[in-house]
Amino acid sequence: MTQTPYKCIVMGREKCVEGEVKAKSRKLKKLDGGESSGDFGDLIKHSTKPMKFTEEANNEKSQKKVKTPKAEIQQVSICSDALKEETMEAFSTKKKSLKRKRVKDEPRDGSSHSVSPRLKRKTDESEEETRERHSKKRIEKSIKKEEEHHPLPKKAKRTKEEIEEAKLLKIQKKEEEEKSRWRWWEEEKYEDGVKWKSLEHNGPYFPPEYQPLPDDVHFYYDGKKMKLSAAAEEVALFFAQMLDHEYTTKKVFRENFFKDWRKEMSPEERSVIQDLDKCDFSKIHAMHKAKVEARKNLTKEEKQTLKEANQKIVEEFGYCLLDHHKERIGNFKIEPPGLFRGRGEHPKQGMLKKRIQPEEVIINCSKDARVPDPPPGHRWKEVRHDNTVTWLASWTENIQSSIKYIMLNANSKLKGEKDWEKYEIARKLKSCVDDIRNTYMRDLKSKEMVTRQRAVALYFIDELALRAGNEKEEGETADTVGCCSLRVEHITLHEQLDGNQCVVEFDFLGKDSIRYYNKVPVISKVFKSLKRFMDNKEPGDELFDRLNTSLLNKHLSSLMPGLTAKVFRTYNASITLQQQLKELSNKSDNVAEKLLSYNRANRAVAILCNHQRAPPKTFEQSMANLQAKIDARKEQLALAKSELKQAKKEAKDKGSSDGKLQAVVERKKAAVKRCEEQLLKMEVQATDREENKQIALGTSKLNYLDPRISVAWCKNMDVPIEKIYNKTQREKFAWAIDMTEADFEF
DNA sequence: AAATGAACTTAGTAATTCTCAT
DNA sequence: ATGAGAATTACTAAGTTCATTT
Repeated sequence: MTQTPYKCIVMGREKCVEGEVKAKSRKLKKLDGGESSGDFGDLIKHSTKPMKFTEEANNEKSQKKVKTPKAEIQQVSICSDALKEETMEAFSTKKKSLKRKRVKDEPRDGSSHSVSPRLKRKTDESEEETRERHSKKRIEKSIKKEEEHHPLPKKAKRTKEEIEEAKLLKIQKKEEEEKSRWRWWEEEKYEDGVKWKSLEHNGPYFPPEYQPLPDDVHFYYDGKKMKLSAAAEEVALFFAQMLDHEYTTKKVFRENFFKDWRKEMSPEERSVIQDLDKCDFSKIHAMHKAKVEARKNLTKEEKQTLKEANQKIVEEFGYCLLDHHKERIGNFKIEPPGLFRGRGEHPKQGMLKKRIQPEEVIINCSKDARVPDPPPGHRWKEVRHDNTVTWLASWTENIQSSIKYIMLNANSKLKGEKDWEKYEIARKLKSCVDDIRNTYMRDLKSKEMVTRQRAVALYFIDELALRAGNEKEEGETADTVGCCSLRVEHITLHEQLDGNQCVVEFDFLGKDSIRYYNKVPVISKVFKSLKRFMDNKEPGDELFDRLNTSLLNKHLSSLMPGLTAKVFRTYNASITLQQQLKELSNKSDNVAEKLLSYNRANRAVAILCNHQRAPPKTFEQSMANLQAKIDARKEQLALAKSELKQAKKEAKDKGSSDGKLQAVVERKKAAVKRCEEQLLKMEVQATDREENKQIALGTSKLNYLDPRISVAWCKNMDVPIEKIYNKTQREKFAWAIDMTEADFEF
């Protein structure tokens, strides 16, 4: 079955308007439930984990590299030439000499507890050395090349030296980073379930204590000034700060807030404050706004000071040592208290999210590591040493009583390896997707209702990239659905629509209450089945009443180890990108056009996955601005053209041998060409932006597209990787950038 | 076999920082 | 130098999945 997965998703799609799709009589109870518990659990475990990247007959180069014994790699010292090349033409198509270059930065050195309490940057010692080692000459050369890449239209306000110096520093830093990067993808994997052997960190960072309001700022109740207790005042401030936000106008939000606020009040306050409408937060609100404004108007120096203070916190709490490598922590701050901001029609919006105390926090680190100090006067809830999980600290949040975790940054080994594994599973699906499609096509005809429902659900998941759709507890969260939890009210069947047969119209709120609206022609088998499923059901009844995600996933994992519903999203996203890139991009295009093609391919995926965004507030304006610039450039072009014509004419009249006039012609020609190029670039940009109005590319780029596809494309197309991935993204995908050759195929 | 718990990925928005034209 | 607008980063909510408990 050939598939262009994004094909059907072309019709109207809009950001959901609040309350647009309303739940009616929801009946979460199954009519019947037959979940057979085939025991695939073990099977999966064994077949996916240990062999995951090596078992395949697949002989990607990238995979071979995984097996490279690390000892070999680590011994070789830095060759500064190789290093230079790396910095300069990071992503030329030629082979990298890089592999050897690995710096064995920090031997698991015997001084086993060199793991310093403050997690001192382990490369500190070598920094000096490095700086010296890299001769000045070499660096200057680098700069020159750098500039060729990004020609600076510098109107040297500062002295040349200063600029040079800044550049120099930047380059040094870059090299430093490159050098200290942990090339974990070249190492052996750990055995099943083990996530690390050693883990040390300084614990989470706690938000500052509440600072009571200044004496001249007051809260008023029923027109009367009222001094609140600290606890009540803090919560009042949360609300006051949000007064400009739509949230504070919503009934549910206000009610939840008021209820929780009253819990924080003293008995006296509670007896007085009975009605939120009589509360006047305007002075507190004004103070807050003034504060924000004041912060904006700080002098450069003051801002710098703040920044440095912040930096210090990051230094202390933002990193950990994982297997003796310094890794960045993704979210090292305990979430501060505030009012819960659920998305969509969340029944708990406005509730008070409480301040977390150290006594509620569990610390996870290795046995031999220094246990982080709790804030003075406090103790941890628990310290455990569980190396089968990746989190450093956790606590239970009071709104949904779910657990929150402190985990590593996306550029860490732990996250990167998992990401890589995810794409490997998706590629495995590629090799058996035809069989699986045949299977569910066959299952559509099954006698068993469960099987047919499963087949239709799978058809949707595969064709439309719907999410699995777990059941949710009613009243606990916003009413959103995915595939398995679709209700009758979410689809409309059309025998005939816009010249198509058998069209299914979807209209529901998905994750984050983003509306999914789509009209899809389906095969008649699916159409007929859907009709059957809807027989005798109320709009609020479940469409797939015999099915749930666990049943579906159990089935999937029997078809292929490691296969779950979400793998289809990853697979279809990545394969679409690859196809679209092949289709849309031309080697002969210039870089701007190539990038447009890339973005279009990316966009096809974002549309497939329904990744939307609110159109930027300034969208219309900025579009108009760009158009104005284009018009201006057009005029300039016309002028340049006529000048060229004029010059040509003169040259002809005076005899073409006149060297001077000939030179003028050449100059004008060049001007016209330059103008045309700039115009084209802007027009391309305008197209790109317009097409992107309500579509968010970031999510798919970060979570669904195998980075190796993009890296290979860049190499094939001679596009520098920096055009596709920014710094953070390059760090996240370092493994892919490093290991991927031009011939990679997903 | 259903509910609950735990761990981890995916998601959009808000805040902050950067960049470029003026 | 400045300020608008773009780009990036921070934040944390909302999913999926698998394991455990009831």
